[in-house]
Amino acid sequence: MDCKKEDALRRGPWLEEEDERLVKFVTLLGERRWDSLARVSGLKRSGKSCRLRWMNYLNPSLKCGPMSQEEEIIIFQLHALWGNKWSNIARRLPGRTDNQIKNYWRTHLRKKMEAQNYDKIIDWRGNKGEELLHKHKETEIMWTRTKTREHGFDETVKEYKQKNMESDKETNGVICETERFGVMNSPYENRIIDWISKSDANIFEDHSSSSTDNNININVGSWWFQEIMDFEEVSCSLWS
DNA sequence: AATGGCCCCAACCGCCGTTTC
DNA sequence: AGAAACGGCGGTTGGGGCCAT
Repeated sequence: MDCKKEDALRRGPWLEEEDERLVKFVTLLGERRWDSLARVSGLKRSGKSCRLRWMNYLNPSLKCGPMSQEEEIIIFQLHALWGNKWSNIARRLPGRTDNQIKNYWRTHLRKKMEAQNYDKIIDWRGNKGEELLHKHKETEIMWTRTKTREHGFDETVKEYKQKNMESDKETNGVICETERFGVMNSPYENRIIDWISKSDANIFEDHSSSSTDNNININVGSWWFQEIMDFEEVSCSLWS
């Protein structure tokens, strides 16, 4: 009698040797085609299960240890804006997974939120909010610096534009809702939204016409950035 | 020491959008 | 163009560990 393939698949907690094998094959084949990877590796696991194990546990870029107070506040703030968009929130917390954040919210923050005065925690007029804004700014600068070095200016601009417009336009829509409940909008979001509305579809376009290697003109809607040596300065201009 | 209740989190499930053939 | 495969996401579950009694 033929058995269904699924019957042969293992479920439940992963063994150490399974982890080792998975790490080996992900290193070899990359983080994609999980079904093929599962087959080729000989692991009696579904591709989905392999992906999940890697993404949520084995990936070396994951951050271990408890959530910091700063991370906690970011989760509070972003959850207020986006709701249960765990993957979106996770993107703003390097090294943390959507699953981690989801679990953390359910076990820690939800109770806290119910117990405490929520508005006080996410009020960006407080010092903590300003501190976090600076942290976020630093993260953005590091990102643009690395990307520019690795992929060049054009690719970085394209990616930056997409990255921020997608998540923050979405944020823009939710803010109207949250404001009704007295939730403060962060200076960061205000600035991004303002920036997007001014720039619309023209962000970073037209820089080639009169640019040189070290001197490029960048059109952001009605604004022009001149003599910009490094892309990070464009990013900086958002915050200053 | 035994046990029951609670908490935490890894893993699973089902759905849906995207990509590939 | 359409079907199948794949990947991502949010919700849920179950088992292990901790703690109070």
